[in-house]
Amino acid sequence: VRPKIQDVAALAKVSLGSVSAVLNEKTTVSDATRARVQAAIEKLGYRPDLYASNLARRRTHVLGVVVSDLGNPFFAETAQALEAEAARRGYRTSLTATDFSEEQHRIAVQQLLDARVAGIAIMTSERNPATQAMVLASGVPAVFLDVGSPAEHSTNIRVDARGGMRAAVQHLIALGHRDLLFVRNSLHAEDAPLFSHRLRDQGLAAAVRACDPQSLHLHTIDIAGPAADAGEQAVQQALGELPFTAVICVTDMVALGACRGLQSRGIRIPEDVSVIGFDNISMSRFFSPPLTTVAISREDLSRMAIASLLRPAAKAKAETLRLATSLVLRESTGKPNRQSPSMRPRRVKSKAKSMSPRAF
Amino acid sequence: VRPKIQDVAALAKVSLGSVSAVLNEKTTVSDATRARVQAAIEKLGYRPDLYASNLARRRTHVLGVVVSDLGNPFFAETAQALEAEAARRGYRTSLTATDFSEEQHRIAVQQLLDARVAGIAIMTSERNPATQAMVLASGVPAVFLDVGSPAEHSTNIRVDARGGMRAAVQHLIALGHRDLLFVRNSLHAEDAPLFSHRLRDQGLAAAVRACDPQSLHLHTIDIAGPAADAGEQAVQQALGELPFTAVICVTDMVALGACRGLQSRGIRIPEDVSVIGFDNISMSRFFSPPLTTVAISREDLSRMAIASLLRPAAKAKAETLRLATSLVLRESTGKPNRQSPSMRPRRVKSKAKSMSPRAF
DNA sequence: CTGAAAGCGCTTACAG
DNA sequence: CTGAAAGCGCTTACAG
Repeated sequence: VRPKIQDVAALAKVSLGSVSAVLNEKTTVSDATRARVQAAIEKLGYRPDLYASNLARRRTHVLGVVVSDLGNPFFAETAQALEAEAARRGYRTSLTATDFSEEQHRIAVQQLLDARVAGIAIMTSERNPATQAMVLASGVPAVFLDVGSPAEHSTNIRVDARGGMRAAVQHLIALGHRDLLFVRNSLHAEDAPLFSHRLRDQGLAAAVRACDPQSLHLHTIDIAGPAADAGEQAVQQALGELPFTAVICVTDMVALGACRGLQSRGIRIPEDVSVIGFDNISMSRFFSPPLTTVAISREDLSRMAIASLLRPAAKAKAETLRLATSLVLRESTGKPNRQSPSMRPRRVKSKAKSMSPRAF
Repeated sequence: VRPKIQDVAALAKVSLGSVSAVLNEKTTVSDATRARVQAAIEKLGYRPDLYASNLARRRTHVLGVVVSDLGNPFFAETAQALEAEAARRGYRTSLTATDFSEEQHRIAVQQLLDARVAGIAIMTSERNPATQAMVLASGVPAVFLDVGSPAEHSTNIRVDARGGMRAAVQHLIALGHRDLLFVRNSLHAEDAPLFSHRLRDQGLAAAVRACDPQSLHLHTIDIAGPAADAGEQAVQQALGELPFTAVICVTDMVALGACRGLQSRGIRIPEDVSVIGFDNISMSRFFSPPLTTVAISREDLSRMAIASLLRPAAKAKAETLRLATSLVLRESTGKPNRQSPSMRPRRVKSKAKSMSPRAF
């Protein structure tokens, strides 16, 4: 029932090849035949068969995008931005989430490769060497966010976590804070931190070293599980054990939970404790209070990513790009309150993982 | 370079047909040949060509999903749930967002149809008769969320907005509230409300009628723009104009903005004003305060949707399914405070769209 | 259970 | 610029 290219050719009284030429926007067709063909296409409601044309040619106009978790707005917003930027360049986007599963990660990449995507953007917070190798072996252009090493046909975008963390620490120091709590979260209790989180961790440590390692006290706590839950539990656990007047969170979602955990204990933000996030998810300015956070530009990110996937093969060198961060000041940070409940640990011994800045 | 089915056949010393049979899990192959074929596949790293096999056969194992806006966690979570449920049934999912654009909606559906999806789930809050017609004409099984009318091969899932709104209103009445503000939001100033929002609107009006139309005062305000921004502006605008002790929001995202708008004016939730949302996005329990909201089960939704897409063609009748809602009580609702600033409109004349319950 | 053959609907040289 | 032909890599009857 579905019309095929031959029906169009017959109706337009031209050859198959001519129809194909107008379909593929070749310049070798006369205006007259082009018009006739287009009229026929219109009339029949003809749509080219995706599978037939892709079988007959080499490559598609779709870009694969893989993220960790659509439930985290950071990834959803990143996927949106990539889709918009791809559309601007005439490409579609095919989106998959790994849900942090190695297996799903592999399947996702495998299927994108099977679909012969023109490029693939791996925007996960977890690193997966196996899929990375698959992608590189396939020769399909690839771009990674914080989780890749540059290689042929592949570029790695590195978030300037260090710069962002430095701005955060300087901001807190300027306000008068000296006792900082860093909250990160991992998937499961035994797991190493997610790769991109580790970079933020290291960035913060470096920032502390660079700023004022003598008088600054940095404690780190790592809780496993969903981000917001982890943030909530982290502060509640820290509350009895570690002294702090400011909390830096590895992501905004963790910060959301941390704020809740603090406030549910009657601790006011920022009067008693300051909180800083990382990612600048669009919702964060509606948090109570609006969240001070380290921003990553979705626009820059997607522009860099798509440009690198679409650059001519001749220029497809291994490359590492820096993605700038900036501190967005909102209302979750203020002067420290040394009388804050968070400054009175009940116990001396700490079960929380804790380290001095020098330990890095 | 890429091995093809003939290479596998040659290596395994069997015919093409046999390889195809084991690939497609036909039962007509002896264990011995199956084993040989699988070994050959393994050895060559053979992967069937997606385009060739789909060209040669009729239909794929992918289900199309279209949502309005990935930036709203409700849609992201729904997409996640659908993907998980589809995976359970051996299907993949192909996800697209319309960003509320009619054009993108059309393109999304067109492309899913071109990809010969086995079914298509339209989970948008906007209605699009054109794409609905396309889907129905294609004969591909379809399921709509609140935006469709049932038709052949198509089922419509209807959220029980009325039941949810009734529970919300009863809860507020029991607490002692009489002055309710309903906040909804539309895309642009001139637009009609989004279709699914209209249903919630009507559900609330019906609930008010059913409960206590005499003593209950319901005012509605509609602000255009992104959901959270709209919520924020709505309450700030209402504050001077309409008396209320409780706010019911058309979505959780609107509620997030509404809470912020209230709190930034020094109004406490729930001491001064109660707030109720709709959707129960996973984040809503981390709001400050945690949000009382009307929940829609993502699991029920995705189970119903996938089951209806995958039911045998013989049973593909027009159908409307009800999706239950439930009120989740958290900390954003409490007893009314008649001294609340929100009870003292400064002006008498209201510019906000406002109506008595009887007006419906 | 196997093997040879036709066909899925397009694209792409290639000779006119 | 056109038309006939080969080929993309699979699936599916069909005769053995």
